[in-house]
Amino acid sequence: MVAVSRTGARTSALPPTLADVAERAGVSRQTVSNAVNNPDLLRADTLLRVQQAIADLGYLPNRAARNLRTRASHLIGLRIQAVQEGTADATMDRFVHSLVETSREAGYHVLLFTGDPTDPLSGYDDLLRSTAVDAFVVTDTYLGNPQAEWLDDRRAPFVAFGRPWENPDATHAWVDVDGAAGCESATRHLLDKGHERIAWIGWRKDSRIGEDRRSGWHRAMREAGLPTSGLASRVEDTVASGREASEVLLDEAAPTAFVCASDTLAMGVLHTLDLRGLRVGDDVAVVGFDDSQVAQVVRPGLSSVRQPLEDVAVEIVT
Amino acid sequence: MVAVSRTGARTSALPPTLADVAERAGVSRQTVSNAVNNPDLLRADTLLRVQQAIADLGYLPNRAARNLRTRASHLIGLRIQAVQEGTADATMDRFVHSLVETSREAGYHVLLFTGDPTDPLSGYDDLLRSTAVDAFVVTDTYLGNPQAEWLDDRRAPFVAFGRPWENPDATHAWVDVDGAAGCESATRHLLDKGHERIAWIGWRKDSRIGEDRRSGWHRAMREAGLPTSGLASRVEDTVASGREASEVLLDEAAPTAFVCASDTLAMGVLHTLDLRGLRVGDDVAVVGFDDSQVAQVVRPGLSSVRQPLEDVAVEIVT
DNA sequence: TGTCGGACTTGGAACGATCAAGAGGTGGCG
DNA sequence: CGCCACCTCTTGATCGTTCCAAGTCCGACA
Repeated sequence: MVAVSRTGARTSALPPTLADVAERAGVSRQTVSNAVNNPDLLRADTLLRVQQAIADLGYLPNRAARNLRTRASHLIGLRIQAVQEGTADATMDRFVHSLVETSREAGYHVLLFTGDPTDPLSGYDDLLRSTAVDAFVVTDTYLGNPQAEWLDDRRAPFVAFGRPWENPDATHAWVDVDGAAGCESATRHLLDKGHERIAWIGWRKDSRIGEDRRSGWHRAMREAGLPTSGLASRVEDTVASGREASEVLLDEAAPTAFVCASDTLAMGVLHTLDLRGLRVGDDVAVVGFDDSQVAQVVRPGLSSVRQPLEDVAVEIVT
Repeated sequence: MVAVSRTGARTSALPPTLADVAERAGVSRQTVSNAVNNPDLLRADTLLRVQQAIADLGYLPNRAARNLRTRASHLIGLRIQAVQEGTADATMDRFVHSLVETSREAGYHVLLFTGDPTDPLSGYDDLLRSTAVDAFVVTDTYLGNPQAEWLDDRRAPFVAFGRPWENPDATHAWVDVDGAAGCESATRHLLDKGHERIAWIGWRKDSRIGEDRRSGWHRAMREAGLPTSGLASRVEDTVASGREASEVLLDEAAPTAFVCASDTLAMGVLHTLDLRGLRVGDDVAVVGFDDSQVAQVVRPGLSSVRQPLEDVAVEIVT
């Protein structure tokens, strides 16, 4: 099932160093270094001459040397999970991408690593002790977040993606999508469009995140003076659950719109509507959560803004 | 839509160095270095003493210093794409994960970077010149692969994930999933189970990959002495296309099984079967490609073995 | 007893960058 | 004219590791 073609390795010429540039420009090493890091310190004509030499030689500072001296790797560690069955996590995908993008703009790169799935701490230690990364972005916080305390103890800078629900006293930096605000704004949007019977399909009550998102829907409805009883359903996060829940809700409460705690559930709703010959958006509006496929097809969608996370990551490191 | 909590940075104690270990063990720096890299050179008792000191202090070699000296970063660069609309690429997800995993076992880490989507070369250059990575894994070869030639010119080690269809003379190392063999084996599997009218839903004729996969189905059918005319359909890679194609095929050729060039198409087939009240697997078998959701639900699925890619990546670097 | 070889250890010099402090020139001001 | 401040640039040291060549120790052998 796999096709392969191999070739031998080849040697390459050494890249130019600071000293090479210095010689070509007729200045000292330090001057070149300043030209790169503190251009203000140089006289205009000298700066120009050095920059020309840099361009001529195609010089770029050697990462390892700079890291050694400055004690900073300009790398951000990100531990990724074992891929779960069939769960192509679009949210994580997008998050990783925008993290990489923003990090790059701030002069950082993202280093991936894995660890024993049963040990939420494994992997972090080695990278930290070998000063391979400057900071971490912790995303695997689905079950508590022992990493936070552990990293805090070691004075390792990090940002968590995900609120410390189980420990409100946590002092570490974190960023999270404000589910309540998101669902509230989505519900408002539907209200503005004239919908009055807006149903909620969310996760079971023991899900903090689910209840948080639900509260947004609930608040918007209450503030609009609309009833919510009979319009909410709490189920497992599967497409089938979403389909079943929406069938029941349609039969018993006849809503004209659905707000769902996830795109998975929304997918189930779409399925139901499809089976009943109802047109999505026209007959019944559907809103998912996470801005993946569904949310993009069906307006209004929720945008899970995550940009700030990277900004914070950068700030922390600074 | 975003909740944030920030904290200030804190200073941390410096990690132990080689010299610290040497002092504690009562030996010189070089001896410690040997204990780590060439244990054979040391007398047994000395080695033990050094190892004890290493353990006591929790010493781990400083990455930057080692990189500087050995001219190797032990990092593998991987350029990731802008996330396409709603396309949670499960294949890429899994690939990245197993790449990270295997790299780790070989003492490497994966560095993510992005680049201008319109310029397939951007991003590579900087990392190369700053000696930030030892090698690349090139995956964005959907439209030709100018990276290969470019990297070759610069003597940069790399492995491509994806065959050089457009340039059979390419000499670089590459790995690819053998689509023909995969589809052939899947088709055989269905034949063994008694199916005789096995349909093909694939991509349009100008897709080299699509035609490659199709040839596998075709070969298996021909070798089984079964007809293929009227059983093949070539469409766009969308769920809707898969649904429509399967409807037409069911009406006109009444197949008992489908082999699809992608899971997206297979998804469409499932949709059709669902609408017609046919049970997947029992009434009609469906096989997707890429081992994502569908393939896992519906047996037999295709497993896209990609393990070898990482092995090759490691070999190249060595 | 002297010396030779092998096993093991040692100090010094890289790697390529930045930091700290000093040197040379220019100008202002008393 | 002399002093000092200022701007600009250079020199030497340093980050933590590995490479290199030389050093020490010990028993063996003549």
